[in-house]
Amino acid sequence: MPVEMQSLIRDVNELLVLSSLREGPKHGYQIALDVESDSRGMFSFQHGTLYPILHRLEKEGLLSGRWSRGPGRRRKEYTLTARGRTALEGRSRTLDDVVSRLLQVVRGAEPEAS
Amino acid sequence: MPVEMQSLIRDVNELLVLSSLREGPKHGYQIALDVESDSRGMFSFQHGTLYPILHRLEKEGLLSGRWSRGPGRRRKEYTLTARGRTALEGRSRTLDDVVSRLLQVVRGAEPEAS
DNA sequence: TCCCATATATCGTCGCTCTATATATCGACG
DNA sequence: CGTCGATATATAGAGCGACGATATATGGGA
Repeated sequence: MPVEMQSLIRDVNELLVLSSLREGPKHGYQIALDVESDSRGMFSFQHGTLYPILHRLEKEGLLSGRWSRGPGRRRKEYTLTARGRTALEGRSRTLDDVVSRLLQVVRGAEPEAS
Repeated sequence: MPVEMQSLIRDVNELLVLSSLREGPKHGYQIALDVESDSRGMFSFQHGTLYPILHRLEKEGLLSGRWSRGPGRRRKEYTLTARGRTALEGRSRTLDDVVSRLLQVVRGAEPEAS
């Protein structure tokens, strides 16, 4: 229930990656481009931030990555696993809760009922 | 326009303090208690987090703090300055923007118009 | 009187983002 | 052909900021 601020950003970043992959398999660089354009430049991944996240999520089994063998530039294609899809939904709901609670507190509104 | 994740949490924490003081002057410990209860335990300040923020905001002129002289336990009462009130409103709006954009991206919704 | 809650303060650690750097390949342009 | 910029991944190191631990002090209740 309590939110730790230190891991909040981490969670948001992971969510950004996870939700970007909902559209279909992508490689890292493409994720960075898409998140940047989807958010109209509000959010953007530095390479040093993105790739460690990708490795982490793969290690946790939320993504599966495989190197594209075909001709052309070498890239690693990431796909949402079943667990990843479940995590995406769960975390997305969690974010909704956290954000709505945050806005309530910041606005100083009395919470009606929840 | 672009949001730096590293300072997002910092901004959120400062906003939490600022908005808590909108209710009236408070001392640090009271702010911690209020934020915790207002958010129903979702957000809470550790002492090592709160006091540096208070000092920072005071240094920036968004808060003014003065030691209560009266009898009783020594405490430092913080009050929102005019600049602090302005900052609170501005930052609050900024948070709204960031949050709504974030939810849009995470939900994968096409932005209608903005 | 002893302990707990109140109250403020600071230092050190740790986690995480971000910058910088390294490596490599493809396409375009001259 | 040769160079340059975009594509593409990777990692080490810097630096920022939250968090835990610790210190100090006092008021009130058992």
